Amino acid sequence: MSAMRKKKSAKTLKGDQTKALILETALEMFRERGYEETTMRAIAEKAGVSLGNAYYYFHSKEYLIQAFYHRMHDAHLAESVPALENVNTLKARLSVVMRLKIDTLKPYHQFAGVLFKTAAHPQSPLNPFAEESDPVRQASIQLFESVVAGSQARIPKDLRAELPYLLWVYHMGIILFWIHDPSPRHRRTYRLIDHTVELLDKLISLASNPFMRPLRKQALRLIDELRDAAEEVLDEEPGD
Amino acid sequence: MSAMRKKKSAKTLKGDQTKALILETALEMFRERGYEETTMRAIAEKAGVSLGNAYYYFHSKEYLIQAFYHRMHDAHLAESVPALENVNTLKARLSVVMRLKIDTLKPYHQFAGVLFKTAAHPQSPLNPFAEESDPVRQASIQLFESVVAGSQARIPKDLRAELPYLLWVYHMGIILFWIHDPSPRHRRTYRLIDHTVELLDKLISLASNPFMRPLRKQALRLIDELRDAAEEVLDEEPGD
DNA sequence: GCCGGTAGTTGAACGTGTTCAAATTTGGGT
DNA sequence: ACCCAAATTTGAACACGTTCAACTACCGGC
Repeated sequence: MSAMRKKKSAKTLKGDQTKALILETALEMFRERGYEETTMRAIAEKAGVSLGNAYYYFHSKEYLIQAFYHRMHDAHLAESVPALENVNTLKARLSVVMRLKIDTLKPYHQFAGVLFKTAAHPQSPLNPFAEESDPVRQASIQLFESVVAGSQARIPKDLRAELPYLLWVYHMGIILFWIHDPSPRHRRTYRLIDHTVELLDKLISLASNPFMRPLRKQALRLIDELRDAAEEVLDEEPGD
Repeated sequence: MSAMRKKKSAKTLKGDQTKALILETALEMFRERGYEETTMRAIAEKAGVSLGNAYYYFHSKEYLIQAFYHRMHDAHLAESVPALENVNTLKARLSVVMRLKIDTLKPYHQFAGVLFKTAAHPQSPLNPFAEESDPVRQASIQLFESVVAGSQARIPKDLRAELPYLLWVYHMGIILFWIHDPSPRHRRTYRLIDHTVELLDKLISLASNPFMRPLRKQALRLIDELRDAAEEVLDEEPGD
């Protein structure tokens, strides 16, 4: 037990290398051939490792998607930060971020289908509400926080607090649409972004009106409830 | 060719019987053991047919879910019609129908997880927007049409036309929540129905206000666009 | 009452994701 | 230099969904 501490720094190196190699190979094959069509055996072979070795680093094929999530968020963030620099209205900022999201995901359109297939499954580790994707989700919500923070929009505190989360949910909806969007160059998705961003902007203004306070409060209470419920799924066994 | 016509009436009998037997067995096992845990081999064995025979009637395991959809809708409809008889407000009618939906699905809670897993997959025949589930979806929307029609609510024509579809989408959302709801007796889902129905009722009133006309028009245009896009997915190959 | 063809049925075989016990490599402690 | 335990790697084996060529049962036409 005393021998375990120092190892970590060096020991993980070899493993990390293999892990990265497998992931790289997998994503490349997913991009080119799609998810279902890419077998674990093919990934292992192309990466020059054994089948069992791939499973040593990725508990299942689905876990490769988990890594994909992470990769995509990093890329999206890296593009968004500079792009937001001189943009000040909430509407424009949201538009920029949403468009960049689709730009980032574009090469993986075919592959992305399974993303939601598995994401919607309660027992899946890929469920966006599930524990294991939590860091990515938090980081993603953080980005929308900065979208709001960098704007001069005047928004009541209660709504302001929930807004980043709500925008994240909205962005998941757009991705869902994009996945199903067969139009050339995903023109339709970009158009949808334009229209929904405009509508959202108006809705936020409307909801910020003092006249709307009771309805807004009710809606926010509901959203809180939904959020709590989503988080609880992680902890307990079903109580049927 | 001339000999084919008369056969149908009698010929299909044997087949229908086997098909029903397999489906019955499958649903029973899904209810008791869950979907993933029930193998096609086990279904075939319990039904007393060969493995290949099961595939003769259901192209794939997923097609059994398709049959499940149909079954559930029929049951839900049969319960809803009498229950709606003396209920007149939109709010109450919607509440009744939504609660009955969950009541109907209850025995299949565990199994229902895969429902959305596969339903969200663009290429899946179970996609609720896909061709093959179309009759069930139409029938389901029809039920919400009658929910609205039987109420005395005054709703502008444009919204009125979309409302059944919107309520169907809403009901899909509630089911998604229910699937993830681990609370005892699904108390949480019923509470969510109460709250959302109330909120929806208010929103419909608000949206019906003449003052809201421009925003309502914009929102409805957006919804139309979404609907068109969803239907187009069926026809064309992706245009990447 | 036999024939032909269609509907129904069979089980073996394939490819896949996943598991696992065993073999090998690695790197620090002596 | 050697040892040992942990980390890594291997390939065979398993269970499952799915396919398919062959077989059987049925039924109308002669």
